[in-house]
Amino acid sequence: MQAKGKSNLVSKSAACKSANPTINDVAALAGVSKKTVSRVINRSPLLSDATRDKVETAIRKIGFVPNPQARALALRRNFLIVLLHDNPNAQTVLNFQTGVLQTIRDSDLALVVRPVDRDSADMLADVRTFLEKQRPLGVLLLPPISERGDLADLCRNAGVEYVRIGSAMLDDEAHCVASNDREVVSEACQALIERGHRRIGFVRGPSGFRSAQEREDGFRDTMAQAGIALNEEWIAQGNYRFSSGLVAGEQILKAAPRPTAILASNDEMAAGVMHAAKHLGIDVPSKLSIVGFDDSPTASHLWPPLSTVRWPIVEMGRVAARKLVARYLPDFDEGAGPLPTRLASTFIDRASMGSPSD
Amino acid sequence: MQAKGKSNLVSKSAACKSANPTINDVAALAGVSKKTVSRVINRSPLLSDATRDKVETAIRKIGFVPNPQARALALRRNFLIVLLHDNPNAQTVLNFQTGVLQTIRDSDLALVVRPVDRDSADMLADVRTFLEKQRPLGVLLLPPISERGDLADLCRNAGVEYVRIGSAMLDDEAHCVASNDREVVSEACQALIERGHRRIGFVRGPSGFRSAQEREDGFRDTMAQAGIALNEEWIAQGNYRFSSGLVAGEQILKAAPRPTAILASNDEMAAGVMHAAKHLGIDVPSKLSIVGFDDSPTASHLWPPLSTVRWPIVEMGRVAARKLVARYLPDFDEGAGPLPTRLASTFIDRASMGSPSD
DNA sequence: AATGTGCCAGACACCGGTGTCAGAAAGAGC
DNA sequence: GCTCTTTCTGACACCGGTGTCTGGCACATT
Repeated sequence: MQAKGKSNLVSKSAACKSANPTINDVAALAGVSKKTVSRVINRSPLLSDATRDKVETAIRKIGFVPNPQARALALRRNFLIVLLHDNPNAQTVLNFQTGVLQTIRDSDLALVVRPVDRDSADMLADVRTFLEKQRPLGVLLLPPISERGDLADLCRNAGVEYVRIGSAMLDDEAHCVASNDREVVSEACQALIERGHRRIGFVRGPSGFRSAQEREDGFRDTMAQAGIALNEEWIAQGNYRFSSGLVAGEQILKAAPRPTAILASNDEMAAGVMHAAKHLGIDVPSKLSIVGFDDSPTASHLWPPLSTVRWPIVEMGRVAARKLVARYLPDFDEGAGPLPTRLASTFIDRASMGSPSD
Repeated sequence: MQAKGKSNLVSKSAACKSANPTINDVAALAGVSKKTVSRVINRSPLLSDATRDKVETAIRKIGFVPNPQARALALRRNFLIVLLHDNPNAQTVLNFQTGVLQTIRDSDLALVVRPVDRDSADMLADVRTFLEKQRPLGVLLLPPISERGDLADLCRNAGVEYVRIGSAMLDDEAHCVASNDREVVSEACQALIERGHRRIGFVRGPSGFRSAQEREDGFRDTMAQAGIALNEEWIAQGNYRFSSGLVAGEQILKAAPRPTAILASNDEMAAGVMHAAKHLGIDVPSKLSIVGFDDSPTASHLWPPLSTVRWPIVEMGRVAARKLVARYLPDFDEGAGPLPTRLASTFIDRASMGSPSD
């Protein structure tokens, strides 16, 4: 069963422990062809157990690791996961990365982070070029750009798998991981109502954002269900930034009567509202309760610490990466459990919420 | 001057507009060999202008873009920049990425972000494996891991270029981009002294960190030069986290007499000190001035807004990337100016700093 | 005119894997 | 024992670039 006839069993074999071992070294050592080694690496089912063992032993012995560049060239596909994001808060991006990396830790995959500019006219062209050049396994889309259907279409057309992360179901189960913003805002709003608040204000996020819409819907629905009338004077729009929260807060708080509680669509704007209250000499939480959304680091650093909502973002990163990879490497998960699509956020009740004093 | 004899000028030429054009398509169109096209791509100096023009026209005409995977295989080098970081604050990482991406925007380079676990026993092995597999052009090391000499050695040995970012010169000019923590802390300290503060406390960063050392040195030097005695009761150690700042603040503020100002080595700890002051009913800034470091988003959201120090982190990302790339692509910069090694931070005087009241 | 020199461009192998297809080995049916 | 399958394995070309080396041509030298 020796190598017979003219085989391409390679010559290079000569004790090359030093440099990176190649598939040829393994083939020579195991006495098989490189194609057979390739089959072992790729878990081909058409292999006899004896051959597989022989090759696996050889692989372990010389510590062979397939060259990703060669694989990428031959397969026309890089073992890369791209994280596309546009300017959500930094901690969210980083935590999401953490989750993704936990999933791919022991695989051959690498994570590429790619910020994009939502406002740029040729954002789509940029992304297309990038995907065509890098040919990644798939992309992960973080909000807010995950909401853009054209990006998802682009991925599909480019033959790149994708998973969209968002405040609500943005796509079918296989292509998204969603939170339950509406429900959890509702929970926060109910908590305010239970403490006796009736005059409740709201700072909306920018229009056109699904997250903003979901959160506002959660607020409006809950108020309606509780039979509490809304006062549009207590509702203002922001753009998710601190400064817009400041402006919105000042505007809402000069209403008469003013609300006893304000829900903001994210923490930055909640911090802005808090500043507005300080400027106006309104004490938080005795005269005004404030609730944010995101559980950014800022939330716990504020005084009083901000009640807010925490997305299970690390977990979302883990799940999103698993969804992506599972499509290529069916046995990747090894019974790591089901792949949920909805991951519930949690309302964190800190000190910025109190009972109305009047 | 037609192709003569048996050339490898390819057959595939037939109107393949649709798929990605290859170097062979360009060669066929321009009537040259693929090697000549390769020379044009790589700006080889041994080309006649006529040939170059011909090929460049062909490249533009069919929109040819070299396949990065094939290049990586042939060159044994990926056109990748890796950002290695370990858990500094999220905004810093993100801003740094922004800078790097500004530099490489129009190049073939891609940015890979790789968080590492400083505390893991096999962190070095992990990084080595990663570098050997990905074969990046170079790595960028963000603090605090940029301070580790063994990581820099590893890069050198793996034949991967590196640039270390830090609070002070960590390496020779070509291999680092540094801030001037010592000087700018000194500036902040002097500002406190000028406002009349004499009882000044300090929250140190964790020992073993160069940044922590630099900042403390800046504080101690300035106090010494001003001839103000230090009270070790007003100096506490933290670990750069909010909770440690809280503990440090409580400890320092129960001293009698207590300081009228406290410098903290970063914003998170400064926020902790501020919370401690609130708990103890000490007003900021009238009874206590607080200065942080980092200009994290939190700093401006606190009440009162925190005086702090801003690293020119985006600029540092730009410069670091340029330093890395310049070593491979000498004409990359195209007269973009000198490559500084020291980038000065700026002291931002916000509302958390006042004059002592007693 | 014959030779020397320098500059350009092409043929060819190679980087390290994978797809295809043909063919060998092993078991089934007669 | 001899075909017919079925199962496994190997030769070879290929992915799309790059390094090396050789050779053609123009021009200068004798």
